[in-house]
Amino acid sequence: MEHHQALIDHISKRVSLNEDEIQEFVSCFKITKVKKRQFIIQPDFVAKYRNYVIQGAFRAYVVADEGEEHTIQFVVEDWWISDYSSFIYQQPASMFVIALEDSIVLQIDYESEQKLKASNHKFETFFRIMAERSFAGIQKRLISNLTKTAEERFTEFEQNYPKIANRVPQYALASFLGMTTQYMSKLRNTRVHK
Amino acid sequence: MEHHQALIDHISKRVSLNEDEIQEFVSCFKITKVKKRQFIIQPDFVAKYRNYVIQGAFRAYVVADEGEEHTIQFVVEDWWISDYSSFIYQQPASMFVIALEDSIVLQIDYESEQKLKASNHKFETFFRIMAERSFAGIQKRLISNLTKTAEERFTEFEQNYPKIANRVPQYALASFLGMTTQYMSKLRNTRVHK
DNA sequence: AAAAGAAGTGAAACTAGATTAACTTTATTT
DNA sequence: AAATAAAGTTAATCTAGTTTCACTTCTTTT
Repeated sequence: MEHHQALIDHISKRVSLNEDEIQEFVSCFKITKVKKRQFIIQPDFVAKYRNYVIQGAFRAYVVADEGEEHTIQFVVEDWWISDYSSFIYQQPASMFVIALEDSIVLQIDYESEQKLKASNHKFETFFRIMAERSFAGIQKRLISNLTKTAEERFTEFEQNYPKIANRVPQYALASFLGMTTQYMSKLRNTRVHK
Repeated sequence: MEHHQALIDHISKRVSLNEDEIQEFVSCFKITKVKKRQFIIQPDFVAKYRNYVIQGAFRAYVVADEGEEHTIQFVVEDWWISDYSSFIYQQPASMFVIALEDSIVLQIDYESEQKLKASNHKFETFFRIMAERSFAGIQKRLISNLTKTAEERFTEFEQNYPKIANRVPQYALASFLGMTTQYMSKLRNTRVHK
């Protein structure tokens, strides 16, 4: 049960639950160890789980027509990862989600989550808050992509998420920020020397 | 009450409510007429309302450093509009939302929505479903921006949303798709003549 | 209905960022 | 500890899309 404490703290920050409710909630999750380079979501398979990261790091990405990878999301400890379109509609995924490090996640499957939400108003509230904030976050990123240059996006990411910038491979970060690795390398090095 | 029917149909498609619940829900909304070019959200003011469009069309946009407008969303009949980051966190908005036509909306204020969600599990479910689907939709757009050329985005928008493409000003559409009006004009005309 | 302003077009010049390719460094496998 | 593969760098060349600007058409105001 030790691994569940982080998840308990996580949900307790967003809704207030009593001891029984906490037990009901965490009992729906199963712990899974994931090795570096292992996929937890793949295109054409339905995303069965929503995953809460206890330890480690993941990367969600899509592969475009000519084979280029585009990173959609990075996730580290204390956040969630899935292919949400696939998960909420229970339709085949379009993303890969791969472990960037040996990791530990807590997984809840679709049916269990549906039951949780139906059984208790507070669980429904928790998932509503998550979805709302995820929307706000991704919209901020869309606006950044529409309004900023590659250099601005890179500089701001480094300032806002220095830990993640140093933890993930550069090709993954470049594709997250919408540029090539070569260009990002150039940005990094022209900046450093001046 | 005639204007409320569209909203009743809208929510009834997503959760099943009895007559009393329907009344409770719609009674939280007030009808507002909005003239073309009128703003319903402005930067630095907190977005007080979530707006359901009965009639008309709106455009949400941000203004970047050098004054360029970037369209974040178009909304027509039977959908919702606000600055959601501002609305959910009740913090100052960063967007403008302007009426593209004379319009009619149903508005719910933040406190009423909070009370609705707290009072009835089904209302909470409705807003959770909305947030989840909005997330899936905006993520699809982010992926499209990362993976497609300007020409592909333009062509696909015209195919997927022909009504909207013909209803909104071209400068607004170009800025939604992340290109200049001049370039969109070129795309349109090179395509037509071949 | 004339005047003024806003939206849209077309074309030339320009540039941010991509592509290609050769090389170096760092990780992984045997 | 070699061998191999993967990740990152540097630089030259290229191009999708921007910028600037002059012109036209459509819309709003008087």
